Amino acid sequence: MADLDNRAILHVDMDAFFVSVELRDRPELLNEPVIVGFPGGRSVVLSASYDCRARGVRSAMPMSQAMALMPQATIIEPRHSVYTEVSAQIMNYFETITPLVEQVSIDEAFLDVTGSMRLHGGPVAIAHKIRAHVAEELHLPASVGIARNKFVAKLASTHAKPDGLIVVAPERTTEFLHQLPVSAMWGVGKKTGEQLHALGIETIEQLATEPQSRMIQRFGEHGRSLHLLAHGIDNRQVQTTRQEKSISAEHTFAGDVKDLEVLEEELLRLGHRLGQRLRASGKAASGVGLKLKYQDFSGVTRSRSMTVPTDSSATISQHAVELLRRMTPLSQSVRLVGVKAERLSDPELGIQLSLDPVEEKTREAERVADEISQRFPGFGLSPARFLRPKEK
DNA sequence: TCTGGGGTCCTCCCGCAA
DNA sequence: TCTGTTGCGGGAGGACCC
Repeated sequence: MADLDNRAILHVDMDAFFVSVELRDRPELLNEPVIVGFPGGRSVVLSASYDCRARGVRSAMPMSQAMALMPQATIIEPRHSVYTEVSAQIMNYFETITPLVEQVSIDEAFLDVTGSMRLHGGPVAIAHKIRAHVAEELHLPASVGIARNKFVAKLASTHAKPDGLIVVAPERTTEFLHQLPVSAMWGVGKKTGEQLHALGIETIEQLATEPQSRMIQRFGEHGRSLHLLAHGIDNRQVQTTRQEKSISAEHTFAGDVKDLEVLEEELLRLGHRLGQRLRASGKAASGVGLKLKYQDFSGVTRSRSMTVPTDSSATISQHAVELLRRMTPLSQSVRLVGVKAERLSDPELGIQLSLDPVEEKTREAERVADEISQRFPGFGLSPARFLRPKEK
């Protein structure tokens, strides 16, 4: 194949990842319509088999709607720990091909194979090899896009689905891009799509022929980058490491809640989960954020900084509860609460945690509880308040 | 139809300090 | 001392992604 302008980027995307893992483990459901997600309540579709998609079922669609569209579908509850494990196996395999692997999400990654070709063959040979390995060893389908940059490779893999491979050679980039709608671009979601539509721009070709100044005037820096992408220009490198900037946990109630006690209890639970994750990853947070989504779907966020970074569940929960109390009385019932730990740092690299003896004791107790949870899964310790019946 | 959960990045606004 | 400007950081919200 043609030299990809000195760079060869692969975008590997697993097809209907959660569904594919479930079908692999439950072959009796092969050729049956399958949806992964929690049935009923206020949950949404996490992943749907291609026959469901053909009938209009989409990710993030309310489960009730999906079940109305596809009543005969088998609903499978997600097993995130299994998906995470399979994902790690896939990513580890990618690293045997090239050290330049950027994991974008649980089921997709960019690989810069520019320097791997002498060992593994050209990009197309490498893509075949990857697809064959994933199919034979893990029994999962994957689609691959090959191009000279990340943007075009990503669009190519989307186009290759399901279970396909598309190469976009540099001289074919314009032709490939121009056939696509602007909504196919990364960075063009509902809002930007509507604004582009209002300007009469429906395709990437139309966007490319607009004066860049008009895009900058309308969308700022975002407009500049969209215009460059429409011309197939994307100089972003494959990033092998990424620093986590925040972690969050949220919960949507089965029914809307106005009882402050119930809300605070949920904040304790979420803070507990966040603290566990922080301690497990050896991180501490310098900021805590609270998020509320009201009955009418409007949302508010509040946040505060802490002078001393913390990884304590109790401290995080306490800040979240205080932020909530500052917002009372609440204007309406609450649908969702979330807690975020932000501005993460690495205390082992010299960030000083609190020296307050009370907080130090609490942290020590939390560490012991973490150890017990690890050694005896299912018998982990948690604050006594969690033992009370949960909200309905 | 009735909308999850977990992230990132960007923009705007405001208060503060120089 | 007062006013205006500028830069910065924090807080809030929005858009986007899977």
